[in-house]
Amino acid sequence: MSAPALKHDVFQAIADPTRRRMLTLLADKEMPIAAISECFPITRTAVNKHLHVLSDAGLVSSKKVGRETRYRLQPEPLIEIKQWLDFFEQYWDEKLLALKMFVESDDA
Amino acid sequence: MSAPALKHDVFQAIADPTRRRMLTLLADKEMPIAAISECFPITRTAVNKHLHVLSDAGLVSSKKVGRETRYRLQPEPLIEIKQWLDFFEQYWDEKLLALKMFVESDDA
DNA sequence: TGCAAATGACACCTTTTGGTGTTATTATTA
DNA sequence: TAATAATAACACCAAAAGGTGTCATTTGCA
Repeated sequence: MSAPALKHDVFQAIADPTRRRMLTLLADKEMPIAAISECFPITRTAVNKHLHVLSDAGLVSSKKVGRETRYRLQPEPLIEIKQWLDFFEQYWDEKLLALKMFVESDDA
Repeated sequence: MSAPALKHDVFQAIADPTRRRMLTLLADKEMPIAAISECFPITRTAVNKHLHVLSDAGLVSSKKVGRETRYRLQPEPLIEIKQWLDFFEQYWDEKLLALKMFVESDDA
């Protein structure tokens, strides 16, 4: 009842690196499938499937505009992951976190 | 070079609900496979496979003690997920986050 | 009206995943 | 030392995941 019982799990939706790239791509702009497909070395059909997985998880919304379907990020379901992560935060060392962030900031 | 090139991705490792439960189980205690298996309705072989996936992702460490192998949480790789999530945090509404946390706090 | 663009809907294929059972291997302990 | 407990290592299987290509449908426009 309280949970919408989505077909695809959020954790599973972000497991695929292609889908993660799609989310960053759609973070600040609305895009139709054709434009999204140009950013990936796979067919439009495959892109469409990934978008459906993301949509089932509630991570993107689609809107029909004329003959194209525009997708955009719907970040709210990511809260579930954040909450799950919060539980584990007490177990890692804060100093290690600071170190790791420092290390990764200079090879980006 | 900088990345250890782990066989299994952290995002993919936490995609499976059984593996997520294993992580919470191993969060505050070290456990051998037999004890872990008792918490799940699957065979020891299957449990072992899940533990290997987690181990490949760096999320658990194993230590041989006599004839048993004890596993324990290694939370550091979760930092990668936290960092990925941090990027999206700017896109969700803070009020919505507060609401969602309030709602979920009373049906737990 | 009629053609082209954009996407939806299938059918199909291969690899991975999550599971099983069986058979070693190693370590305790009676 | 022999029996047993704990797990590692296979071989195997069904279903799902990620991909392909083809065809149908809908919309924009010359």
